[in-house]
Order: sequence, then C-alpha cells, then structure tokens
Amino acid sequence: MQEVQTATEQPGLRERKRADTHARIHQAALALFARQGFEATTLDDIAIAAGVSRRSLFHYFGSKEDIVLSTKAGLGELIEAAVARRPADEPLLAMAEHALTDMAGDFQGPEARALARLIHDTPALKAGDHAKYEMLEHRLAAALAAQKRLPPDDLQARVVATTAIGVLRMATETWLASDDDAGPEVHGKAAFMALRAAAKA
Amino acid sequence: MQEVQTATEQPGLRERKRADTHARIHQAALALFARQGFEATTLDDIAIAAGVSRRSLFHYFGSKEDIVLSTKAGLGELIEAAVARRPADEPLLAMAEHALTDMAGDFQGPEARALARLIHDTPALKAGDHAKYEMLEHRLAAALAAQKRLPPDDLQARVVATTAIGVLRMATETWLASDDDAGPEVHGKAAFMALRAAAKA
DNA sequence: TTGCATATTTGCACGCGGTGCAGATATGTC
DNA sequence: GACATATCTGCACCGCGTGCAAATATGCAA
Repeated sequence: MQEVQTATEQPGLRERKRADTHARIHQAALALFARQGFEATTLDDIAIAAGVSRRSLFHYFGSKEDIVLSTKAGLGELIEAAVARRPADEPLLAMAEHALTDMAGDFQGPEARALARLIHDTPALKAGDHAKYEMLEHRLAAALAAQKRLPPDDLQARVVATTAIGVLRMATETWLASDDDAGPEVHGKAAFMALRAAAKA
Repeated sequence: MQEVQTATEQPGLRERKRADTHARIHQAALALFARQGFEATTLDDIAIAAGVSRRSLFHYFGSKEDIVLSTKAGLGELIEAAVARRPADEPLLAMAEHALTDMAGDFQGPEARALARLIHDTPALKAGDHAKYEMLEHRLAAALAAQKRLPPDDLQARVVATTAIGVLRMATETWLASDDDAGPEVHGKAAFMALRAAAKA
C-alpha cells in the first residue's frame, strides 16, 4: 500500500506485459488495416493476429476506431507545451502559428503518411479524427488565452484557435495530396501566409 | 414512357406517399430523440412509431444518424447560391463572411435550437456533423474560387473557406451556449470582427 | 375493369461492433 | 505456500446495417 515511489523505478511484470500486449494489438491491427482496409478487417482478425481474445481488445482500446486514432493521443499536450514556450507578448495569430509549426516537426515519421492516408480514406476514421481536432481547438484556445493572460473564453483566442486548427487540417490534407517530400509545416506556413494576405485585403 | 412534362405538375400518388412516409419517419424519430435521447431510441422504436417496418427505414435514410443530419442537407446549395449573389470584386474574406451571414437567416426556426442541442450532446451525431462541415468547406472554397475566377484549388480561397466555416461552427456553438434570443449571425459577425483584429495585430 | 410492368414494402437471416457478467487465470505480496 | 487483486476469457446478449426474395401497391394501357 505504500505508493511513495519515484517515477523512475522498474515497471514490474504486470505493466510491462500490459504495454507489450497494447503494442502488439496496435501493430497487428495497423498491419491488417494497411493490407486489407479498415472496414474489411474484423475485430476477430485483429484478436487472432495479436494472440488475444476479442473481448480483451476492449480492455486496451475503447473501440475499433480508437486503435487507429489513439496514435494521435498526445497531440493535445504537445500543443499546450508548444504554446507555453512562446513569448507572452507575441500576437495571438503568430503565437498559434509558431506553436503549431514547432509541434509539427515532432509528429512525423515514415508511417505518419500511411496513417494519415488510412484515416483520410476511411469515413468512420475521418469522423473520429474531426472530433479530435475539435478537442485540439478547445485546448489551443485555452492555452492561448492563458499564455496571454486573457479570460479563458476570450473571443479572439477562440477564433484564432479555430482558424489555426483549420489551417492545420488543411495543411495536412494538402501534404497528403502532394507527392513531394516536404513536411506538413511547409504547407502550413504557406496557408498562414495566404490567410494574412486575405485578411489584409 | 413520355417524360416530357413540366415540373409544376401533380406528383402522383406514389411520390406523395413517399414524401409522407419520409416526413412521418423524420418527425417520429425526432420526437423520440427529444424525449428519450438518441442512443436510447432504437430503430424498432422509430419504425413502430412511424408505422413502417424496420427494414423500410433504410429505404428513406442511410443510417440512424442520417435521420437527424439530413435536416441540414440543403446547406451546401444555399451557400453556393449565396456566394453567387456576391459582387465579384469583393475581397475573399468579406465575400465568405457576407455569404454566410446572408444564408444564416434562412436556416433557423424554433426547432433549430433543439436540433443543434441534440447534435451537440450526442457524440455520434457530432462526428457526422463535422463531416458535413468539411463538405461545406470544400463547396465554399470552390464557390469562392469560381466567383473570383481563380483556379479551383486556389490556396487563398481554400484558407478563407476553412476559416469561414470554422467561424460558422464556432458561432453556432456560442449561440447554442448563450441563452439570449439573438440569432447565430450576431455571434458570427462578432467572430469575424475578432478575426480581423487578430490578423491585423 | 382487367392485366401487366414496375416500384415499394416487408420479413428473414446474417455479419459485425460493443457491453455486462462471472468464472478462470496470472501477478504481487506477506 | 496462501491470500488479495488485477487481468483475461468465454458467453450471452443488444443494436445497427445489408442482401435477398417474396408479397404488396401503384401506374398504365387495352
């Protein structure tokens, strides 16, 4: 019952096995999705491939979609951290832009594109993805307001957050459609420039 | 076999019955959703209340969510029409703003609020709603580009469309949260003003 | 009116995702 | 080794959604 221990200790067999199983399910599922598509893959397929019972899948993931979408789970914290690193006197829109471009670099690997394509091509996943973006919007709005010491529901902060996340979504889509090797942040920068130009006119 | 008839003729018994049944299902479903919630209402409940078989529901609506979400179906056309009415020399952002506020007036009644709340409070509906917003984004971007004689994938048009739809979404949310009787367009106007101010800084 | 082509409705069987429950099994601890 | 606890599993069940074929209703022409 003594829980007074540091976070750097050894995880113990239980947690290690749990992490293993989690990863095994995740990996097996993504492989199957990539090969035969999301809808065509049943939970039984995944369970068998991962070596667990179908029932156990729900002890690790809330739903079939969640197996894919949980990959992006840490994004909220990343954005908040990136905002907290910005100087407080920076204008709102620039703050949002720089926080996002800072963060974008951390979140891309060789598999990112395949994952993004899977989500983009699967309506059910796309819908869930949008829900995550909305979460991001709210967290970004709150983070921006906090960093600039504005009230938490400040209208400008919310509008800027909505706009910035919209640009992020758009840049991701453009990046996915393009076949060059440029990262999403390049497209994001261009989009922000276009937005400023449009607002000036 | 002679289909050479005007559009102002009588619909015939078949189409009339079909429209009737469609409306009856829609109405019965919304009543049940309002009373006991979306998830707690089964398709059997709706079928019985509407006096049809469960199987027939799918001849009128693609899915359970669709019964609710199809209410907003005509929005795309409304937006395109509103954009087409704007002067071609109007700046992009103003064009989007005015098109949306023009349209907003047409799309609110006493039930609009209840419907919006149902969607807002039901995760499954909210996800589907976001998908519709994305459709709107693309149609708005294309309409703006066409009206200003830009290429269909023009970056500025897309960014402005994404931003404007984001503002629309935000304004709807604010309107839903507020208890005053002001229409959504008031909140939309304020949001656009805040956006311009933020972009100027 | 009768008869025929076509559209609509219905019932049935089935697959799949998701949940509650209870027993079996594994882990951590004394 | 014994006990408390966390995890895994199988089972039964519900609800949404679909394919199919039979039954029913409508439109139309003779």
